Amino acid sequence: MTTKRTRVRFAPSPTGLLHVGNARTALYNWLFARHTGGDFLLRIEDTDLERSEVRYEAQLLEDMRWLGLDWDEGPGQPGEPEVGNFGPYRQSERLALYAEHTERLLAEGKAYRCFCTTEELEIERKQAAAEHGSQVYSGRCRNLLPTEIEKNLAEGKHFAVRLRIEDRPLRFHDLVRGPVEFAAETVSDPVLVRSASGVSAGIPVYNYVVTVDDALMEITHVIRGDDHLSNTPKQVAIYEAFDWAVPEFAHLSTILGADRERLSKRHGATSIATFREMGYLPEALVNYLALLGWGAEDGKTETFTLEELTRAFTLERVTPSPAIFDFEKLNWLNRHYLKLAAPERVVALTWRYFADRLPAQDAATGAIQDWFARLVAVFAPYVDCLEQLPAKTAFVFGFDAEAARMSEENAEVLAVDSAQTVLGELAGRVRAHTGVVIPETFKVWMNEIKAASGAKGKDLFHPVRIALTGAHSGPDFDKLLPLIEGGAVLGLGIASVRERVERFVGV
RNA sequence: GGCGCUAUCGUCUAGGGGUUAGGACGUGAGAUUCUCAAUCUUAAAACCCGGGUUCGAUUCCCGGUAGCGCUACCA
Repeated sequence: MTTKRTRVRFAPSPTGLLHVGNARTALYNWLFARHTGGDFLLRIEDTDLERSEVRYEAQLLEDMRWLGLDWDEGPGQPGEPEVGNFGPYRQSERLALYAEHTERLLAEGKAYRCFCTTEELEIERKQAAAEHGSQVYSGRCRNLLPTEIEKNLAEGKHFAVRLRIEDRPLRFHDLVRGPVEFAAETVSDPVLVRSASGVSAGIPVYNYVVTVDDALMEITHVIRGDDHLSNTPKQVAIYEAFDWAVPEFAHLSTILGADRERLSKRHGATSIATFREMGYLPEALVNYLALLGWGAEDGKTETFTLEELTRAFTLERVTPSPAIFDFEKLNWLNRHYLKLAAPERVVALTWRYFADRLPAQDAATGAIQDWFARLVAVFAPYVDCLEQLPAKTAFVFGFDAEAARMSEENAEVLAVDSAQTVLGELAGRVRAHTGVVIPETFKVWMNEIKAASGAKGKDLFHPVRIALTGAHSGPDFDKLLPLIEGGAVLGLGIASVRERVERFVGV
């Protein structure tokens, strides 16, 4: 038995930035295609002429590439030709195709012209609501006589095209939810093509074009958000009207914010572009999104490369229930991948956050590059995403002795009896020392200071740490000293150990 | 209002007619460290409610409740 090659599509509207919810849909489509050895197509749904923008389409393609989701068919970069034999892949370029199909439906009596005005329909709707019934079209224009139609057309009346729904249940199969059935009367005759009033005159509606496109592009599995679940019976009716095979569906649950409301901008970062700007790694985002609504067969594995996901992913294991986006878990995965990432890559990604501290990476001296690489290596384990690095390392670049003294937390440490002795001993050694302070020297000092002051442990180290960094927590001195002393000679305005101690202890 | 979808720790999930209901994030404790982060160990933490089927339901069925979606000549 031969099975048909699977073909799936991701069909976003270029009306804004790629949102994590849509990115997950794209990912699941891609994984399914790659897992089954099928085709992954990208189709741009730009029939909303007022909101669609070219820059969003370009951004979209870029975000997809960044995530590592390549497509077999779809638009190329602006100015470049599209790839695939089922195009065009922008709906705005397919209008003639839809018109042909509408003619066919009309000719076969599967669709009909509806001359009802918006006002008339509004009245019907209100009445239905008052009677607690479902708000469906009455079917008033369903059976107009040919003479009436002629008359209306002759009078120049505007009309919409409606699909004639047969009176039988509309059924389809959903890989995530099982069989789904809708009664015909809950669907009513849907509009396929808008009437000639307004800007969208004669433009076919979404549910219609999406079905025509999916059928013509021979899509075998429609994987999309579950906000389309209630639209599906209408689409099934369209497939049936054309006598087309109804594809398999897989409706993915909604991604919610912590308040159980649909995830939106007010929950914080939600677009792929924003996460990238914040310094999240694509592999972390991909891994997290994969886990949001899908689980490995062993129920335990949490980290996956794209290749591993491709092997493991099946739609049968996708969860039907809505999922709350958990930034903490994303952070954990990002920290995980930050540790695995090649150091040079992390450095290159981090450089942009230090634009006001450092020269551009390609303009920086080798010494600065080396030093910055060490800085990143030391501090990367402290952050959720790269964007947090400047704040974490701020004390290296600008040491504020005044703030260090005034801080409440520090005051507590400095108020301990031995603290001033410790600082005095430290200052004496620093002043007497010439050249760079290396960790070995520092270690000797600390032992001497320990003996001289009687302070040990926190009482010994905390005051010193404050004098050097302004805080009583941070990386090991072994790592910190080379960073400070190494940074001080780079002409970046970084204070040396000596300058720090002088500033902190002096007057 | 109508229709549909969903319901296991705080969160993401595994599981499934009899289980000590498993894993991960987060949280608490401990180890390590001068400290913080990291790391390791460890603890607490869940089957929405009510009926039915059954010797036995968290699991299957029905109802309720709640959340979400659709209910447009938006996509």
